[in-house]
Amino acid sequence: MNQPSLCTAPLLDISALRSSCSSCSMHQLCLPMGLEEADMQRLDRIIGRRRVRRDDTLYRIGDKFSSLYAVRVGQFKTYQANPDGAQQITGFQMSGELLGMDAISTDTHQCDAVALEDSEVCEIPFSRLEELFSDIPTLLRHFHRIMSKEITREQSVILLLGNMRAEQRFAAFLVNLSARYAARGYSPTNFQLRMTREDIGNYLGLTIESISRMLSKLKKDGMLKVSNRDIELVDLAALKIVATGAEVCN
Amino acid sequence: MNQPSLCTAPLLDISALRSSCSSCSMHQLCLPMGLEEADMQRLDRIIGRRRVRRDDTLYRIGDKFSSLYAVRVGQFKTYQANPDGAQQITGFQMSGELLGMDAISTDTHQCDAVALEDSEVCEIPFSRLEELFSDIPTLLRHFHRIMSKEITREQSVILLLGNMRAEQRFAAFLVNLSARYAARGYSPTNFQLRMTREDIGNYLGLTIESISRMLSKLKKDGMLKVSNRDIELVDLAALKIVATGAEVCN
DNA sequence: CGAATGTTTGAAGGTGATCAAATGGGGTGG
DNA sequence: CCACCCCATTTGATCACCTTCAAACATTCG
Repeated sequence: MNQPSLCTAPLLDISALRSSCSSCSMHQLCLPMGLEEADMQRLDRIIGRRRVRRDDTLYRIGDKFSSLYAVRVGQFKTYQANPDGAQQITGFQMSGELLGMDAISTDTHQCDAVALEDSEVCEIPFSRLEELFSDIPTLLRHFHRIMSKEITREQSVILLLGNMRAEQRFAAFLVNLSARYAARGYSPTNFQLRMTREDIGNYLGLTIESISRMLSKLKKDGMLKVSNRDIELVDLAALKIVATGAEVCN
Repeated sequence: MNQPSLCTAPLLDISALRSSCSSCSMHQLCLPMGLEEADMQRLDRIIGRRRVRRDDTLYRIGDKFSSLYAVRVGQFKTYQANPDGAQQITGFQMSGELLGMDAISTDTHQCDAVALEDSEVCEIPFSRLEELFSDIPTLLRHFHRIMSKEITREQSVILLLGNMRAEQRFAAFLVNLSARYAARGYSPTNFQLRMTREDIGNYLGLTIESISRMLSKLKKDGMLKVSNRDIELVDLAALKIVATGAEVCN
């Protein structure tokens, strides 16, 4: 599946699978950020593209690590399972974001990655990426930035889970999504949730019922409109205030 | 302070500050892991040693990033502060563990690092470390493992905060400490907590009162003995079961 | 149309937080 | 060495937030 086949694909555009880093709209956010054209092409040559259908697994806990993945189109969730079977979503990944960095230390994937919708990823064989590092210092430096950013991101999740109340967690979640959509050129106020309420609840350390109640409350307070998975953040500024933990007198 | 001065130090052994990676008992756990003697000496040459007194700050949020730090002696805590002032401890670092990796992405420290006791760190100027990467592939590979491990560690904190009950969180915390002391050649069952109950509570997303109650409960259940900060894990196996979330009928 | 899945809403209950007070240790100065 | 104070910790009582349980409702898909 790494090489695009010649037969027509029913749902996805074949030309997208052929396209390179240079032509990818995400290259400013993604691994090739800041590379010169020639270096970008070298990187391009080691990368394979791959489709992942909704609900399909990109990799599982325990799988041998061989590649990192960059989301090209679509969204993913990654989750850990603890010994007693309960699972915890540790992140939602959007286009331009890298998956699999937690596998480097043990050579084994430490979480499951599942597509939230029909998606495409760029598969980056890690050993070949390592070969490039010695030749392209910019690439190495940016790779370190990306891993560091992942550490920072997880720290904010820890902050969220460790000392925010339910409403604050949910507002922070929405504000975060908003910013990430905006960074990709989409509306910061109108978007679709790609994950179920259950996924959101799991991620935020809350139950599905609590998520539903938070949605209803924020709707009642006039901060957002919601219809199924379509969200409109009517008052993003107010949401940001809630997300910072300001007390509201009701 | 990077160079040991010639005057006698009142509390700490000067010879310790002179010592190199090769003579450091932590070099199997730390950055130089797996390096040949010659490479270890090259790494050694860029590293400065530094003392940090209890409650002193190694770096603060917003500080310009220039060095990573390896804990040589002692322990640290790192915490984030959210906009409204509440803080959240994201980790406790022991000897051989690396601090500051979250600063690489923005060139600015993203958390505060404070010594829990009189400590020593190895200061590793990052730009000079980067120069070594191109010459010592083993070093680069190990650095990636360390960053990846930090990502994995934070994921388990997310799991802990996201779906464990108070008792389970606290048991998991003790079991984790136990394993890390054991890895350093100390007793896995008898050790001293270097942090306050308040720090533990903050880290685990619980109040100080809850931590105190958990201690009392586990003591009553015969799993541990506690006297101030001295802990004896009387029944480590049972603690591990609690940490995995098994339901106990009381 | 019916079944399955996902979502909303309500009522009751539990876990851990909050508030309050007592206890204990460690450090300082006499 | 002791008295004192300060701070950390423990313990108890009450409360609030969120969970759990339950049922109705909506949506999707065969």
